[in-house]
Amino acid sequence: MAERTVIGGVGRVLRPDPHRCGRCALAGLKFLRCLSEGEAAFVRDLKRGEMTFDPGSLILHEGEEADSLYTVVSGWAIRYKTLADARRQILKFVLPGDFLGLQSSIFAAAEHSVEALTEVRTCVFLRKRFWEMQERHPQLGYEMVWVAASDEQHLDAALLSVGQRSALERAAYLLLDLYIRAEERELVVNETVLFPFNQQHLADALGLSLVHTNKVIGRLRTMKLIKWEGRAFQLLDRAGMEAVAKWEARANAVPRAFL
Amino acid sequence: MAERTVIGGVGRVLRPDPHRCGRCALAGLKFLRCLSEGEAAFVRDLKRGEMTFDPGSLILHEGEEADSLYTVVSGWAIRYKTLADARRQILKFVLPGDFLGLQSSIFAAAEHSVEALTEVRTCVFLRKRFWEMQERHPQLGYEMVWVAASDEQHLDAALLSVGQRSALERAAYLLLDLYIRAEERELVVNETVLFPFNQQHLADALGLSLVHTNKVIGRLRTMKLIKWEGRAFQLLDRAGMEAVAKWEARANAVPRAFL
DNA sequence: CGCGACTTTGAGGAATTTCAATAGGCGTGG
DNA sequence: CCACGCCTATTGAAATTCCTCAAAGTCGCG
Repeated sequence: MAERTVIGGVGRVLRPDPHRCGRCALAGLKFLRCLSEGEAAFVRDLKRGEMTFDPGSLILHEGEEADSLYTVVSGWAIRYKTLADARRQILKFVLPGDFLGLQSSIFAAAEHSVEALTEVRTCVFLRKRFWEMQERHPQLGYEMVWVAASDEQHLDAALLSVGQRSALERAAYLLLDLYIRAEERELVVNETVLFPFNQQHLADALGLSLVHTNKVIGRLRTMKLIKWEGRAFQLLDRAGMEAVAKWEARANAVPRAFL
Repeated sequence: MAERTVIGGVGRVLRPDPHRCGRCALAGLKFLRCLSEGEAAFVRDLKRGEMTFDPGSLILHEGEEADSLYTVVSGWAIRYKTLADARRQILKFVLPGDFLGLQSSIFAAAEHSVEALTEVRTCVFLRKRFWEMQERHPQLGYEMVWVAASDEQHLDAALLSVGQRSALERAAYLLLDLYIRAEERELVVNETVLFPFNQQHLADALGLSLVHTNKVIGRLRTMKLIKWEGRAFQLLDRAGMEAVAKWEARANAVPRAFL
């Protein structure tokens, strides 16, 4: 019963045996609401199964048709786009609770790729049957708009960051964002998150070179704002980070149903 | 009957008197499908009215609650976010057929602003009644997911651009994108579009300084890729622009219903 | 004509990239 | 157990891109 979810090879338990919403590891996260009985039944029916991806494997592939949608249950991934000459822009670090493939449910082919950074466990839904949901459970259909709008907000913020913030501000902003999102997902233990990515990933998300990214992180360390050794990341001075990052409070959103 | 829509102060007629889908100036655009009779009736009911914004006025205001949603019928606008110290990132140039306020229909307050560049005519819908649509016309609800996903793709591309492309590539990419979107909306006449924005706007969208933006545009001119005098913009060498911009074909999407 | 808004140009400086080299950690094979 | 190779992090230095400052030029308009 007490289901164990192992993240990134490090044996940490994520919510064994949730109480109300079924056996899902996501149950209980504050920004997710539980499904009603009718919804849950429908979703169970809609659900095609579960799929686990190894680190490094592709969940979605740029330019390829996808007939599936995924809810990430555990693990980290990156969503990115590339240019022909291999420059890569990481659009988002994907965490548990994030939804993948909405775009490809509208456009035949995904325009971006998603790669697992750790082992990633997902729930899989069939794209074809997806719009049926709109009809039978409008509330769930509405949640899809929620997901899309919420993704868009995150992208807006990222674009603001890459377009307007200096390298230092930008790095601080991204690390803070990741920390907070990890916190919401209860991935912070002893004030520490295990980041399953390296500085090259960070560089690709920030639109900076690897070398400069490294130097900027060094500065955040020197400023005693963060600690980051191996994979273990700590936020030493949140207020300081917010100041450097030009952080702005984010709008509180209504919790969304999890699928 | 033959309704005349004036854009940006320049007396150009945009589809007077469309045939099937009512009197809307958007009717007939290739990427929009017409509404069914039932849908149209519902939308007429949902519709609160029309609203025209003067150049420079705000359609949505960052941090403010909005109880309305808008479909842009004619005119240009910019959607942007700002930092406390007034740095501004333009997230998107808004054109006819674009939908505004979806995010604020989910989150109480908009996290971005939208400012009219020209006179902007819109159809206005009440946010509160919006989710009713999900129930009564699931197909239309689905279109909202379409809109959101499509916006997101555009943002993905913009982030890739700002994060990875050089100043020259980035400028070429944005101008090409604007040209193509204008073309889809039948705003290109005699191979010419009237751009209602200045180089500062462009700079704020590219994440570049005004001066550097100017120099980069100068280079595109010297390369005989574009012509841009006053407000009139021409694409002289599309293939050349695509090459410089590292352009990649975009996925064809199913047309969406217009609201 | 003169003002205001926008564009263009030059020059110096700061931020960031590229190149190059070193260092540390970790796993594998000998 | 050690040596080696590979991957990642770190550092220094030169090269380039982009930014800021400053000034001049253009254009429309009252």
